[in-house]
Amino acid sequence: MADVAKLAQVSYQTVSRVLHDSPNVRRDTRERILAAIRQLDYRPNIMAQALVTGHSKTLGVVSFDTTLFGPASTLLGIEQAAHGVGYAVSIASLQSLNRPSMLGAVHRLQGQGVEGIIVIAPQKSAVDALRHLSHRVPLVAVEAGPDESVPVVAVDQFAGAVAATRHLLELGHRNVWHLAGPPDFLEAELRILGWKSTLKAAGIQPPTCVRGDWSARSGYEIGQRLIKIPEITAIFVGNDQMALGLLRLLHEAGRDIPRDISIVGFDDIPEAAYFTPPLTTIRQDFTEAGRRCLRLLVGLIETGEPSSNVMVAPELVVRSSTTVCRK
Amino acid sequence: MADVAKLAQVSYQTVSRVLHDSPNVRRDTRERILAAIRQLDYRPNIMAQALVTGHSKTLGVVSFDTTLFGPASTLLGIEQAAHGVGYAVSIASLQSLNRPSMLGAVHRLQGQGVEGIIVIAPQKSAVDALRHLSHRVPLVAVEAGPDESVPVVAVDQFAGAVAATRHLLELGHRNVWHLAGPPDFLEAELRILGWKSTLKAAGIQPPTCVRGDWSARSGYEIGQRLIKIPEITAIFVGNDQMALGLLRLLHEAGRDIPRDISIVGFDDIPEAAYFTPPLTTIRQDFTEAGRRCLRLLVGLIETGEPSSNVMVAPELVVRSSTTVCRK
DNA sequence: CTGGCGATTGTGAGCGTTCACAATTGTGCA
DNA sequence: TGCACAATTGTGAACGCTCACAATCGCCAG
Repeated sequence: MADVAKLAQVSYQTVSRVLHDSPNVRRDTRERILAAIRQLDYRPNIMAQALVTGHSKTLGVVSFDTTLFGPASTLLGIEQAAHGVGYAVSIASLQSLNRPSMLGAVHRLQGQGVEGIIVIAPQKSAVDALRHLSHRVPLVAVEAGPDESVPVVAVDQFAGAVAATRHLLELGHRNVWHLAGPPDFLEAELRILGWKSTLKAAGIQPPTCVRGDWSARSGYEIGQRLIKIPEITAIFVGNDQMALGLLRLLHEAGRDIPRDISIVGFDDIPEAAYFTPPLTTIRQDFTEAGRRCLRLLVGLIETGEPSSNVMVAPELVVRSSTTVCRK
Repeated sequence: MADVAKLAQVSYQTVSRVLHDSPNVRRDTRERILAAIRQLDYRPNIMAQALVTGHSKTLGVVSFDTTLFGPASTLLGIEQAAHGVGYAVSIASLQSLNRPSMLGAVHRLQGQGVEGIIVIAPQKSAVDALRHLSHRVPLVAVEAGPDESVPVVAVDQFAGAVAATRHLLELGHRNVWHLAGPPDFLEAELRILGWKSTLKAAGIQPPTCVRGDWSARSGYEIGQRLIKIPEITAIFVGNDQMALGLLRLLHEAGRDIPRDISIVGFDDIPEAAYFTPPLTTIRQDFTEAGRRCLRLLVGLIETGEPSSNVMVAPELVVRSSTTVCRK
């Protein structure tokens, strides 16, 4: 900066003023400085700025498995929105879901001087871990269920499950089963709740709910049990991957989808439209959730405004894996 | 730091020594300082450290679409390896593949003070853009093809294509087509090369190669053209998503896979084992590529050692979408 | 022509570290 | 007992910037 000042024949302070385009700089001085900056290809040292202002303009994101479509999309939304408001995004991935791992990741980010943290880890155990950490920096969580200890942005899982179940009911199905995700996932629980309450509201006693682990494999394996239950005419599956596995099992077992059994998935991953048959599912706008999350966090950082939880609405996408009940 | 020093009755320099566990500090002094640090819950200010040392201990990753399985896995590998060697990872995503977008992303990261950059963008246009930027910081690219201007870590696409094609040849197929990815992708070109050369080596004239855009949709659409060509007995598809779309089309068209046509995919995404039928494919270890990439970059940063390109070996995974040719 | 005022520019200090020394303490041995 | 030398600790400066204030400039009215 001193070099620029010398070249432009001004003091370093004036250079700083130009950099922050403060108003009180004369036209020609500003241009002289700008020229000097260009000539020397000068870039301000962000570390020095951060040191003196105390703002690193960096956010941290901790997530469990960004290999999955949902978290990856959320991360994308966060990054783009952060870029838009001038924040950098630093990532930390969780090796496992226990408390030490979570604390480690959060501390690591804090050690990097982030000004706020977003947690993408919809597991109960992860949310629990969040409660036990020092609140040095603002923190918001994605899909962490309604939780009083941490502000949360989430897709409305309950509403999504209601939409899925209602869709099947409207097609005349009365025997609507639910293949849910693992118990540790808050989303899984909320979807079960939505499914159950919709059935009850229709005067139907919900059958036992079966559980997979979100993987296509588990959908396949649990399908083997489900096909032995002849009265089932529709299954609301907790995510598209499990639906894929289930679809394959049903196909192998000679069942025709949707004639014999209707299937609804959840997520609307890009491949869902190309399953056999194309999957009726609930679209979650993960990217939008990421964006909202970022907005919430930046609000928290810059104005310290009290956080209100945010809900993103899911959407039913009807394709060919559901049809009217023939029984 | 001054507070810690005061509490421990030493100078700030000694505190600094303890922080960097330099040898010449007396046992009890060190412990006194450590105690003070704990008592005050003191954490060193990383920005100040970075300012004075000139090392931010931060790496940048620019990528095009981390929503896809490959890039997401690579990112994961990078992050984990970076964590292992004490670097933070800051991300920047590309809005589009043109030069301004790439330069913007790289400059943004440089502005954040990263010490090195990894680019995950296997498109020709992206690699071209890389050539036109100031080499302020070391940069390495993933899957950027053999390129002399930038060090590259890549899965051996050529070898993968050879393995896929050879597998089909060994099953007796003579009419092995290739549904390739879009021309801008270096990987697509390398796979075409591997496919062609393997066929030629077997004395077979390669048929025209058709192209999709990696999406399941394009696999489906191009499949509509391919089923009109009766002599085809095997198709090597450029990625698993396109294979999914193709599988669906073939199923709809009443073709039996693999009896009528054998299909080999590429990538081995987690769902591939649950396609109908389970997909024979080429596994790419994206995570390992990410790890290697990071190692290369850190080598470049810390020792400035000349970079040698790195190849990761792919692996053929045989499932049920391929079988012996019956024609 | 001069005081006064707003517009512009410059100065000193400090952000929290590390570096290169200088100063102090302790130890072994003659 | 005292001295050399190693081990330990302290001091001043610097990293590159922003803040709060002080100084200067130009211009107008009195």
